[in-house]
Amino acid sequence: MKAHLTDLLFAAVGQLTNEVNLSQIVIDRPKLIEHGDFSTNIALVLSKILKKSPRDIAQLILDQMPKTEYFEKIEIAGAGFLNFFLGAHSHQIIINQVIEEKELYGKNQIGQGKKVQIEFVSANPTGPLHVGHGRGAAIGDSIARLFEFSGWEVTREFYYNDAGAQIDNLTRSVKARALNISPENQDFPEEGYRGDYIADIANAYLAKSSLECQGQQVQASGDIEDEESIRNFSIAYLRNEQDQDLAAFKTAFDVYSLESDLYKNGQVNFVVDTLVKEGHTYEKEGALWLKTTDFGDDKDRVMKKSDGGFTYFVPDVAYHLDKWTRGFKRVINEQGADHHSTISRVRAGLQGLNKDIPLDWPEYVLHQMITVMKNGVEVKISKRAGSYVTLKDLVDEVGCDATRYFLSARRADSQLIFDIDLAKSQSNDNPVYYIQYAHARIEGVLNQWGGDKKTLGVSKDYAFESLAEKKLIKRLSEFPEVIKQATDELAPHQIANFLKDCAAELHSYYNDSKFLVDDEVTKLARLSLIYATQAVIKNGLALLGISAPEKM
RNA sequence: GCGCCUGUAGCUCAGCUGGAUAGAGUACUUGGCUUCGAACCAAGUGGUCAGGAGUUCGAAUCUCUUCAGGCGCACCA
Repeated sequence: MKAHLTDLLFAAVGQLTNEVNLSQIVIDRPKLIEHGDFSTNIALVLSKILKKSPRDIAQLILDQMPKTEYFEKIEIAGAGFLNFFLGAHSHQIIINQVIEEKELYGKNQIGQGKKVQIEFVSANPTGPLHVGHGRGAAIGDSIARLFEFSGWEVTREFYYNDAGAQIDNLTRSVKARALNISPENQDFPEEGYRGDYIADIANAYLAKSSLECQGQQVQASGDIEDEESIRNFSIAYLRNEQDQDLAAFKTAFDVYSLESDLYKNGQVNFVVDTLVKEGHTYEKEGALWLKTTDFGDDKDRVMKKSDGGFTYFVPDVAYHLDKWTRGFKRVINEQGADHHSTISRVRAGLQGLNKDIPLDWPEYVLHQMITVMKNGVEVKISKRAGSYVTLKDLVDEVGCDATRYFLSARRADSQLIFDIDLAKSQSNDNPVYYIQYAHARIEGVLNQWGGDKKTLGVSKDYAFESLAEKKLIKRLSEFPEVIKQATDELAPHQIANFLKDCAAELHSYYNDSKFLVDDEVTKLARLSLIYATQAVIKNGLALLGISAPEKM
């Protein structure tokens, strides 16, 4: 319908001037229903070129527009806006299309089956997942769902830093606990992890527990001096726990990549050798440096420390070369904003490999930090001190649906405040229930009606009259556009906003109007409208990983 | 000091590829259930879009600048 309108406008404008191209014709969705279903400011844009007043130009365009049955009214408003109002014919088409397509409504094939890899969460296996990881999970998974909905072949991936210094630290911490050294004791590792979960791991280790991690059985030896065993068991224990937390958060991954594998497979060495060969390195003060300043960084970075170890970003580069080699022309990394300094380094490293990797590859979505409020005070998150708001706690206390909603309904850029007491105590006032209620409420009416949903549809003779109906229909028709924009901008919060507005209009319509009326045509038309609304809400919720209950 | 992000109603936040009277939730005030689900609806109160300058027919939106907050600027990850 929008494309149709674009054609009409293009035809009309083409009669007036050749100095405009199609891309300059912008068709908006007005916020106010009084301004129609579509509007364009093309007359204002043309006024300078044509040296006429915008309203005169609008009239000229109107005169040149081919006839169409889609709009019942086209008017010139304000400074020279052209407003288009959909008529009964369009209303029928929209609703019947939604009903016909159901769970497919809103989908598109922009991705054309191309591969995209989305990496998110990627927490280190040194502790339970916290609320920040939850935000990454909610946003990353929703972006993945959006891409799937837009016809991409999506790979969800989780990267484990299981080889660095923090793992040694984890091992020492667990060993200390196993030796019954408490965090308060001065013999406890200074930089050690002090959370209670460390003691849990130590106890499980001493009990010679066995656990499954990613399909592999890991057995604790129980030997306090066997640091290799402590290390393997601790990692497996925490990964296992993280996997469970993510499963409870309805977040699943296709691929888990391990930093340790990059060392084992020689990929890290390959990257270092290549960078040396390509001439982007130099030695200074016993260390090997990468000239990241050649690629836009503000200072050069050490790759290989004087003690022989690599700095953390080297395996990161190797990992991303691996992604590239696996054929992902599009890669999106969702991570906390505290890691944003890695962007320039990873990209610089990739450029240095001379593999024709685009400058802006990979793409990044960075979410800002979350401030957690509990009992009216801010909860400081410190892994080492063991002060925590875990994802598991949130899911247990607030629920998966509400937690996912809260964490993905805001722009990634915003430093959101998560008030646990509010989320818990006011769970009935929660926006997510408001949306789900609209879905369940519709189901209630349809059950009351008791007819066969397959027979629903708006007949050609029926014209919707009320403002509430027109608003709702306009909203439903916007869904595919919202999907495109949210996908394009990597911004799933737009879906949440859409759903809230859609639910509000449904509730408003519900109170405004009766559905189960005597007149059969009217009844079917109205039921069709809410049935279509239900489908859209369900599709939108699915994109956020939130359930659409039929009863609440 | 440098870089990135943010500043919109009492609070939490949308709106940011320039468009029409700046919106929602919450809080507060008032009204609506013998009637399809009141976890709902309707109406009202509430704004120097952090401050200033610029660009233009038009700026919350773009540019510059000041202020405030967050996060980064390691031979840590």
